[in-house]
Amino acid sequence: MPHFPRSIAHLDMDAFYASVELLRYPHLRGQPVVVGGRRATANESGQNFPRLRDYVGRGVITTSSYEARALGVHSGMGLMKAAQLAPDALLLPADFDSYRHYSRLFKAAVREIAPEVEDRGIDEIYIDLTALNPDGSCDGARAVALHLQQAVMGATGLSCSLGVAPNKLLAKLCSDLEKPAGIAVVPADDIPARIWPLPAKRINGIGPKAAARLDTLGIHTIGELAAAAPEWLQEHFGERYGIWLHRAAHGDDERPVVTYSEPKSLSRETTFERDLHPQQDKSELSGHFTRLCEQLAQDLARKGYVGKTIGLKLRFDNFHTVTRDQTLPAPTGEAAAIRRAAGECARRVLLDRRIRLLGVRVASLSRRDAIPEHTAPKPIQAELFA
DNA sequence: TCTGGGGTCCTAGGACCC
DNA sequence: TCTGGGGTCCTAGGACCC
Repeated sequence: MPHFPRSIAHLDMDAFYASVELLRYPHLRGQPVVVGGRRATANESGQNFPRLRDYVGRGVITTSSYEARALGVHSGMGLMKAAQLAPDALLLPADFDSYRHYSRLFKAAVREIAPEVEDRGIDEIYIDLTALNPDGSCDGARAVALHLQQAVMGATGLSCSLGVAPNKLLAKLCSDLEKPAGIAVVPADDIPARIWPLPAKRINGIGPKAAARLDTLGIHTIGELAAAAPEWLQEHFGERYGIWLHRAAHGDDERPVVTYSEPKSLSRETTFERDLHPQQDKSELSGHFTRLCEQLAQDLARKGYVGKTIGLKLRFDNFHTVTRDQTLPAPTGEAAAIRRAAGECARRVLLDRRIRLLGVRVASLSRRDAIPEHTAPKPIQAELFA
């Protein structure tokens, strides 16, 4: 009996952005380093990066090195807050072109060995290894994982961690177990010993809200969640999410590894350096607005999409966020049309506070080359004779 | 010292059609 | 006049993820 009916791996790059920066600035190794902020503030030599204590602004941490994490500094944390915990940490500006480059390199290295890869963002992937581990053994799974890890290191100089399990949900949990640069192989039999002691919020899909509710209900670990009656979970979390929680805690997950999917929406948004007043800063707001629409139109053109639902997003100074959208008769990719539709959306919002964030979105996408010449509906007979 | 930017999916109500 | 049910599209908000 094989341990793995399917062998699914989750591969997660270790502190990806920070590690890419350390490839470029190896003399910074061993120091607490965080990547974040919005503008390039460092000089070219990399000898004189600013310390966190000198930061002023609204940025958050994108990635912190393991040395910085040891000081309690984690991704998503505001830089101003992080500066209190780690004033001497070095602050490096994010260089997304570079991260995308290394992302392509590591994914290509994996695909040469195992082609069934599902993209989960810039620094992680799922891999279906079933065909590469035909007897479904733990030893076989570990050997393939080690091969992948070495290939990624060879192609990029970067370390990664892998979890191998019977499905994506468990693989994702496992890739964290031996981080950094580790491999965890967890067959279904090991779920009670290795998965159930973990906090419930480690499950991908249990976020801060659900975790807090579980806490108040006395459920802290995955094992406690597994022991809860599914009907009881449904009472507290709804029919669908309740049953999903139950299944997740028992390690049930049948989702396939999806090697390709079309995008559903594209968007651009920006948080201003200071909150802008809808009237007093009208022209400044309008300039940002138009620029976002132009960037979005460029993104659409580059990727070959048009879309017919145009959306606007506003975040006010009290962090309250509203969205409005409008569906056009025909899809568009043009900046002016996007700007016009999003402008109409803006008229449906009461603008009585300063604005912190402005965003524009295009959804209901179709491929630009798939749009027929005549998309306008033909007039009906009655109108022809009216 | 609060809280970036880019996404996906789900829910729920109303419109509209059959 | 009242009574149905199902399906799809649109819109707004929210949870969650990287």
